[in-house]
Amino acid sequence: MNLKQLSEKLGLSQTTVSRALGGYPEVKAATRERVHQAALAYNYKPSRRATSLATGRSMAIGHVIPLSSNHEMVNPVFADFIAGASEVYATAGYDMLVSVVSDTDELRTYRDLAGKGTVDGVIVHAPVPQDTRIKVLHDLGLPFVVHGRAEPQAIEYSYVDINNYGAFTTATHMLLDLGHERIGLLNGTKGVDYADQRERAYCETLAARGFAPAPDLITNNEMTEHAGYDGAKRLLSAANPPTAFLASSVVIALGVHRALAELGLTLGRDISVVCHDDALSYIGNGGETPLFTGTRSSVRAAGRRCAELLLDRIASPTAPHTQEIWDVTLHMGQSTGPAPRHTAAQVTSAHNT
Amino acid sequence: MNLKQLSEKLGLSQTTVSRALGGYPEVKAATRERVHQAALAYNYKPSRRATSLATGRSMAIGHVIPLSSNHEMVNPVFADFIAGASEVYATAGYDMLVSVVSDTDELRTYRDLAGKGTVDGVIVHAPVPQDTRIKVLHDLGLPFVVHGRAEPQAIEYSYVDINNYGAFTTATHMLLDLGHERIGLLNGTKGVDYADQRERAYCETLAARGFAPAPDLITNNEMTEHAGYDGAKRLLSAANPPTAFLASSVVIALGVHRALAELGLTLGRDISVVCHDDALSYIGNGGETPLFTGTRSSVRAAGRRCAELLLDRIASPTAPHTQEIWDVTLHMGQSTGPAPRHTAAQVTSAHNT
DNA sequence: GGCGTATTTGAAAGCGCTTTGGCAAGCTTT
DNA sequence: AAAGCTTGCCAAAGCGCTTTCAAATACGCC
Repeated sequence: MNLKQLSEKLGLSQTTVSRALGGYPEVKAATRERVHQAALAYNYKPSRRATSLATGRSMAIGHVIPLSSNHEMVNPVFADFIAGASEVYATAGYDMLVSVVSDTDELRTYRDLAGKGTVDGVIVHAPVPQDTRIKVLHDLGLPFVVHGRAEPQAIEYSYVDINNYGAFTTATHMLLDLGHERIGLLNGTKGVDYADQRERAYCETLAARGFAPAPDLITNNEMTEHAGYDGAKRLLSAANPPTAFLASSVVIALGVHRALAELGLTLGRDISVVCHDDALSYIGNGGETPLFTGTRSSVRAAGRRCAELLLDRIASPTAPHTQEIWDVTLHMGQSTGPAPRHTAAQVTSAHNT
Repeated sequence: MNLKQLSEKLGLSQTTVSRALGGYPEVKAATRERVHQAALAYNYKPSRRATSLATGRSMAIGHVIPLSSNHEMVNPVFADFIAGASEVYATAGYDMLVSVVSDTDELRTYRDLAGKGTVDGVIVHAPVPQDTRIKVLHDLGLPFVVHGRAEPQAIEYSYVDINNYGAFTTATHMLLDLGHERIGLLNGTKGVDYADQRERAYCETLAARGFAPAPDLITNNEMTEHAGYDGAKRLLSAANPPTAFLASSVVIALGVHRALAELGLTLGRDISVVCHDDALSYIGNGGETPLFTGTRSSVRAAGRRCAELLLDRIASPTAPHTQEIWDVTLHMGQSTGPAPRHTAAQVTSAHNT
């Protein structure tokens, strides 16, 4: 059933039916009601294809998910981010178009989406400093919102970010307050903004408190369970092992936890762990007393907010940009305690004898 | 730049330009070349909106991801599945449309997608026995492929599934062979096909070997780390605790691992764990000797295959249906060993004294 | 040179909607 | 009673492509 057929059944013009359904005011209330009834009865749904051609809007938002090209790995936070964004799109009548592309193909994908007019806007994920995508999108005239930041940028843009610097400053201070002096940083890949912010916070806080950050205590890797396990194992087997870890995600922290179990070390006693928690639905570090002490911020909520801002931008493209930096708070869990008098290495060797 | 403008620049008709770009044979090679050059030079990309209205195909595939309505949780396997599917769509020129909807809204979403013609086909996730979605999609005439099975069904349909029954039969036999007699099953939510298959395999294998499956050794839950932790903790603190666990996913197994660490039990010695591994990219149970012994099957590969089958169906809707059941093999890891002479409970209490 | 057959190009009719510009009727105002 | 407003509706012109049908040109052959 299309508009023409429906309007013939009703003995009305296509114009009137379209307007009645579209909620335009110049239709008599009785007529509108009759049209709605008929649309329901005949199960008429306006064709998205025709509507978007006529209006020039595609009513779809693009999410280009970068697949890290060297490891072919998809970041687990996307699932939750997308779930949040999808909620917002659904209520606004937008569709969500997802393409998972090797990060080398990302710019081409944007150009394609803009050129073909497949989407009305996009969300930019995992920005890097001086991200070229921002300039490209700006030049293409495709509305976008960035999840995270990509400073410095000559171009004004909207973003939603968490205060990564603040979060890791707080976390580092807390570990130092507990007496930990050698703290390992298990971070994401270098070059991504949030990872850099976190490293900077860690280094500068250590320096401010009179400790020289040791480069050998920092690892950069994909944020996987395995990376956490490997990193912890490696750092703990070094000559002068850390007594605490700062982990960039709960997934990494779980890997640390496994490494500790294997080494016979107890989390929160022999080794403390603080991590950032994206509140992913299937990891569940929540509850009364969470397993891991850490800063927490729902990536799902960020997805929602980014989506809202993007729809706003599409509705009013000339409005001033919105830039939100969410503060995150530290939640105490069971993974932190005072620095042990003996180092982990000593504990380990004691175990082994 | 649109087709009209481009054709004027070239001094050709829209027809010829369209045909040249579309690869139709009735265009002189020289003309075709000239058109391609111009398209490149002016960065012309045919409007997806107009193309799909004209052809009647939207060149998009829908993935409706059910959000379990009680827990608002998104299953982590989707990220990988989608990554796999997206690869296939990209090379075929299709877009992927994702909607995350509360499972109660799923049917409405399908009706909408079909009615508005937003997509040319959909993938059905996490089928349940006698799944109503299959009949609805069939009646709507919207091509679909199911990831998993939903038997019994009056309707013929295409699917890709793994041999869940076989996998858990093998796994149960292996644990029995190691001498484990009390085996806990940490499963997904009841009613989803794969969870039911796995439970049936577990029960029937136990029965075949002369053991009565104890209902108190089975837990059904979302497949989260927390659920694994809780389940293991609960079963292990019972009067007659299991010496081994069968876990429906690596995420659950990680939760078990954490519970064991907390109870001072060693994985693979005090307690054995076998799990099914979807080869999720961020869990990484791979490597030389994987952490967890288990059956493995890449959900990413399943995503690819489902996408291929769906595109085939769209291309030839009357072709016979394809039904694939992938056999999965058991990979030995570090999480299994012979049943201990003392039960876990005894070990635990020995620890506590 | 003329006819039949390929080869190559074009004009125009959709696809199913939105939206502009009227138009007719019913009201109000002077 | 004439003029001006509203109100409620419609005809038709797009939106930017694809595709049918027809026409023009080139080629082969007697």
